[in-house]
Amino acid sequence: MKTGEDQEIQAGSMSAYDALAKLGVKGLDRVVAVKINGELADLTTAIDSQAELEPVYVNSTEGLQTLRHSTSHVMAMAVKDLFPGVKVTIGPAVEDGFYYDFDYERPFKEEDLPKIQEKMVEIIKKNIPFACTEMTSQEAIDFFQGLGEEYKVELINDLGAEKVSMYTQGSFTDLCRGPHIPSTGMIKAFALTKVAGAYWRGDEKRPMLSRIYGIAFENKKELRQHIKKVEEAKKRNHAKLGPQLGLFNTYDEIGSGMIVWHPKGAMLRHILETFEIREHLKRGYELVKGPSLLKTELWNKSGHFEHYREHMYFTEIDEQSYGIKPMNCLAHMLIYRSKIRSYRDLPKRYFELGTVHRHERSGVLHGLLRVREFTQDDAHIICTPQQLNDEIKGVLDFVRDIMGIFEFDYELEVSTRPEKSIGTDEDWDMATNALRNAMEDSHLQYDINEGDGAFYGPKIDVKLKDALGRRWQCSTIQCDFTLPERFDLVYIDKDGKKHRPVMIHRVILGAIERFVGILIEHYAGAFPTWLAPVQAVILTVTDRNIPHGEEVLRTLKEANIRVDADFRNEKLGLKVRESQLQKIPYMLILGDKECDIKGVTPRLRDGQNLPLMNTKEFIDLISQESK
RNA sequence: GCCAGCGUAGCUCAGAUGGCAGAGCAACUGAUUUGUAAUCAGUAGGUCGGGGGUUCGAUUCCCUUCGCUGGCUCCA
Repeated sequence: MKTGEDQEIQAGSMSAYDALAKLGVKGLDRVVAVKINGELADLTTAIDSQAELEPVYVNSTEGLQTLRHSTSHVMAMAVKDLFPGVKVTIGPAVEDGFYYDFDYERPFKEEDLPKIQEKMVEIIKKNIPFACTEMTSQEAIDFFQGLGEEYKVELINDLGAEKVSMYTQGSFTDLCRGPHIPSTGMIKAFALTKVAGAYWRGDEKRPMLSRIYGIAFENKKELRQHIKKVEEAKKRNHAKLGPQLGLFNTYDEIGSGMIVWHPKGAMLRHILETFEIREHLKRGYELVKGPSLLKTELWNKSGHFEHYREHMYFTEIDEQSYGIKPMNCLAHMLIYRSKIRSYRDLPKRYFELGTVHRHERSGVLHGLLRVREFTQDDAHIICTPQQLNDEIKGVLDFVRDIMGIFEFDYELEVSTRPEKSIGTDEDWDMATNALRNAMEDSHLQYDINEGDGAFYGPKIDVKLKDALGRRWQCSTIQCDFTLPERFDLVYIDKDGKKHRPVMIHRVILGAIERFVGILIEHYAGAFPTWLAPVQAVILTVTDRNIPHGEEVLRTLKEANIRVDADFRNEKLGLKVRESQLQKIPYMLILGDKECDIKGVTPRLRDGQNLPLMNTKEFIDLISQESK
């Protein structure tokens, strides 16, 4: 909708809000901002010429961002009021809410939150307007210096702009790009959720600030729904479900970041691993296996000792220093180098389910998703530069196929050269372009993650979400021009001369541990039949049915079905309940009726009963489903 | 590693100003022979995460250490 079609608007300057009102926009009380010629702006912005106006409603993505951002300003105001001497830094909107980082004489505690929240409610009730003013950077610096707000001064200096915008609500003025809601009264539903430490500007060498997180929604109902959603998601938490389902456990006395796989979990891994081996063999990979301990000298040659030492464990054998492998590439390269290779032999694709150890800092460990010992479905593809593009595309297809089987949505990122890295600029450019080209050729959407590559090359990362929406890197495809150089890998080309091959490091699931963690949350523990460690359980009704039960058990085992039996002298209701809690796909009810025809009555996890059938029919049914 | 929170029976959780540690479920034993999400009764189960200190006395207060959770940083 346009202003200026209306004479009155064109004639004199008026606020965007008044203009929208004049234009007859409905639901103005739910409009938090405006887009002027596509640019997000405050409702108080003056309109004095013809412009394209679009109302931004509170329930839109941008509307919620604005609301959340303004809520963070209200929080900063409350905190400044309650804790004299506190210094403010930044306070953006994030997914579902906002945070603000403060520097105070002591970190904030959870018990501080109710007080702050109360103060915020007070501010909201007063319905204080947000006012935007512009000033020169020097004026702003003088202003903040007068208040002792050194962080703001640093921000303005780094902005290096001539002018900056400032937002004031009541007694609180903050450097801010905006826009903001018209006044604090528009905040209808928020809650402060947690406190956390955060380094100033994300740099661990700079001061640790105290961050307060909050959530904000359009109304109380949405807020309640969100809280409920988070509670539901917590029930899917793999760290809780895993031990309950008998998959794995951790033990204080073993140490952190180390997983102990119980029978069902070890079975689940076995299923995943055999599936993976099959899929790799299908695609022209060869199985290999390297040792866990390799001489430190070799890690030195590869550059790991220089660039990755702090993540590695070392030991000594016969006065010789060894490093425990944090990656599987070295042995694969030695396998390649063990023979003279012709261009006709390439690409070589070496696959290993390689168990690696990495020293992760204690604070980052997280259930199965971040551990110190894990197994990668790792492969190294050694190919000619001409083959690089096709090989990367091949891996991207592989990723798409596998993620499709598990019904995962994923996000792609290309990570570029980090500060700590080896290799020439030309090599990095070539490798980075190869990755981007393969993505473009496959018509894939991706983000760029500057400076986040491995030390030896750029990479494509595939991120999956856990139950709480946190993103975890699983697949990764890394391009490497450097290690082939260091290890002098060569192939003989058509011209009879030695040439340098390229190496791709890649994983599909990533780490089996992490992937299982995500899988548990993805399926809420109710794995599809082909993955379920226990596919069926035989539930007898009375002791009379045990002989037939044993026969069915034997028959199903012979048919390679992963079957358990519950022959206890307990009521059927109890057995059904317990199997249900274990999320076993099929419960085979076995009473007198079933004994008569030598069959079973399958009951599904969703409570549905299949008709009485003989054992052979059930085997056909479940075999079909298990692929 | 840093900031905050947490650690009581296998699990979920009570508990007290510092004075013999409590429930439900699970486990075990017995009875029951049962038809689609919990049969009844009884028994047993704890260095209150570990170590040190203060105290007549510590699960409780203090220090330290291990582990977990949510963030930061880092990463599969």
